[in-house]
Formats: sequence, C-alpha cells, structure tokens
Amino acid sequence: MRYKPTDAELEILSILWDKEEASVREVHDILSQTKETGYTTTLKTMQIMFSKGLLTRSEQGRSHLYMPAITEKETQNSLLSSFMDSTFGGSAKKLIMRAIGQSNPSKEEINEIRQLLNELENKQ
Amino acid sequence: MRYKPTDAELEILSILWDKEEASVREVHDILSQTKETGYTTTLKTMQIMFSKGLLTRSEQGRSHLYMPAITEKETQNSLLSSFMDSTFGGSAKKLIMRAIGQSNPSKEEINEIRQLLNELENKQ
DNA sequence: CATTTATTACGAAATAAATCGTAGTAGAAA
DNA sequence: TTTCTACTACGATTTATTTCGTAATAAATG
Repeated sequence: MRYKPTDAELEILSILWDKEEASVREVHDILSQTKETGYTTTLKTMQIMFSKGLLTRSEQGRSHLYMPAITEKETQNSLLSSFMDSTFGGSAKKLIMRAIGQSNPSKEEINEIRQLLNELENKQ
Repeated sequence: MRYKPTDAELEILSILWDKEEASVREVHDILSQTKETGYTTTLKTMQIMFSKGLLTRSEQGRSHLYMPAITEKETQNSLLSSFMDSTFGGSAKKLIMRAIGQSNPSKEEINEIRQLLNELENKQ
C-alpha cells in the first residue's frame, strides 16, 4: 500500500479508525469541534479519499457510510519510517532517544518500555 | 521559533547542519546526488529560506555563504512533537514503542536506551 | 401536494510548495 | 578589451492540497 495520507486526510482517518465507520455528517461534526471547516470541505476530502482508495463506502439510504481502507498500524508504520528518514537521517535510535528524553515518561511507562526491550533481546 | 520547515527546506537544512556553512553550489552538488533538481531551484529555495529567517548568509566575494539559523535539535524537537500529535494522537509512549518494535535495535542500542531510561528514573 | 432539509456531486478558486527560465552582471579567461 | 562562466534575482509556471459555492435531488415535514 504505502500511500502517505495528507494532513487533512490523516485527521479524517483518525476519526474513522476510532469509530470504525461513519457518515460524512458524523465525521464533520467531530472534525468541526477542533477545526473551523465547512461541511462540503469534509465531504469533498472524503470523496477524494474514496477515489484514491483510502476509504471504502456503502450506501446507507440516500447517504454513504465510510470506512477506512488502510489500517491505523500500517499507516503509522509507513509515516513513522518516512519521518525517521527525513528528520532523523534514518536513525531509529536517535528518534527513540529523543522521544524518550522529550516526553518525560512515567515510571509505569518506563517499565513498559523496558519490558519491550527485554522481549526483543530474548528474540535475538 | 517553532517554524516548521517544508520537506525541501529540511533537506537543505540537513546539509547545512552537517557542513556548518556552504554556498548554493555546494548545497546543490550534494542535493543533486540523490535528487533530480535544477540549480536555480536550489537557489530559489535557499533565497526563500533566507527571507523566512531559516538561513543567514554572508557575502563571499560575489556569491553568498549560507548558514542555518535554527539548530538541528530544536527543529527535530518541534517536528517530533507535531508528528507525535498528528500520527500518534499525542502519545509519546505509542510512538516510542512502535519505533522500537519496528527498528529491531541491536544489543548495544538496546543497552543505550536502557541507560537513558535509568537516568530518567533516577531524576524523578 | 408543496416546502424545507439534508445529502451528494462536482467545478473552481484559494493557498502552499516546488520548479524552472531568463535577464543582468561581476570576475575570470582568452 | 572581448568573451565566457558562474552567480544572483526574480517572475512565472506547475503541482499538490485544501476550501468552498452551486446545482440537483431524495426524503422528511407541514
């Protein structure tokens, strides 16, 4: 797949990953809580996403019900890898260390990360 | 500061962070090793970056010597934080766990990350 | 049945980013 | 001195993305 959604597309995808499926109206109502935007803008963006294959849709009476066509995880992975390339010269370590340093994780989070490191080490 | 450079700008900044300072010609020669692009495109982009305050420059004979006006670290931090927001819903933990899982760190890298976690824990 | 409302479709404008061509010119080379 | 070369400046075009207005119409409401 490897399609890189734009910013506006990603906002809509996030809503749909959360709700599983939704009409343009529902998406727009959520979107407009945090962003000044017109209904037809949301509609048009979702139509474009449908035509690009980012969303699927089914007829629901006279309107449509939209669903994401790509998973949250594969999209995050693909965006993460291009972000890592462009901003951290491809170095995962640099990105990870910086994110840890910048985010001030709680004790619990630190332990979760430790556990993941242990698991990875055991697999090697 | 908090200015978010575009992709093309970031590529140029990366070269200048590495070389400290460089002429358009030098930047372009490096850039064109990995990317099909014309000299005046690089020039124009750097002029725009200068006018935005992303670069400074000094007269060097008839040409200019450009330097980054923002540091690598502050730029990475700012980009990291907006990437975290847009792609991982603001969750540093999710981003970190994913990056670790995806990157398959070596034993040495795992230990470096562990050490950073220990340091953070001791500070709390 | 007539009117209002909610929806889609779609063209087009607005905005942002990247690209390139041309003109002018200082300095180097012939 | 004349010609060539390398550089800047800058307008304009191209491409991508986002935004919005209008028309058409099905369904709901009065």
